[in-house]
Amino acid sequence: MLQNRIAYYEAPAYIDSDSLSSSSQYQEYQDSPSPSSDRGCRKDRDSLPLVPLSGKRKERLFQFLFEMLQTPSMRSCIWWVQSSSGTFQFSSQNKERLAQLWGRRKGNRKTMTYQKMARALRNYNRSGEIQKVKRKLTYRFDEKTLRENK
DNA sequence: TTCCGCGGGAAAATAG
DNA sequence: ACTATTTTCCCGCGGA
Repeated sequence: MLQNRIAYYEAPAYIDSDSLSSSSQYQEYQDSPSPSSDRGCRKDRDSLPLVPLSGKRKERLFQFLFEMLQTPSMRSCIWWVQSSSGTFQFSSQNKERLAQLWGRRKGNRKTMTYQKMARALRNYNRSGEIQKVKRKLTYRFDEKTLRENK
């Protein structure tokens, strides 16, 4: 069994849209944009009660990542490799910045690091929201998760 | 050999 | 009190 283990990053990149993050001036992120009302983007997902969830939970990691992927100023940290398939990648250089942002959003006691965030990402292997793909720092949203959030 | 990204067990922390 | 979801810590593996 387990023969279809993910082959490690070796295959050539097939960067779909962006990957050309030349030395563009990258903003340092400006705290929470708009608390209420608008989120900056109008990609609000319709809340469908697919699961018996009473009330609203706190934002989940995969949702935060999805949001960051829609944020232009975050392009130096995370970007779509192939948005149509939900494949995205973290910047080796700025992944810690993104992680710290996540940590602050959650209000964690300690600083979030990529290593810890990646551990949480690995937990998604079990629940299925996000899967790891063979490429370095690259993951992919489950199609279901992708549809429900875009 | 070191560095980096990765996998996952285990237990603590939190929100609801 | 209980569950879901991380968060934190730690150790090992393997490729460049």
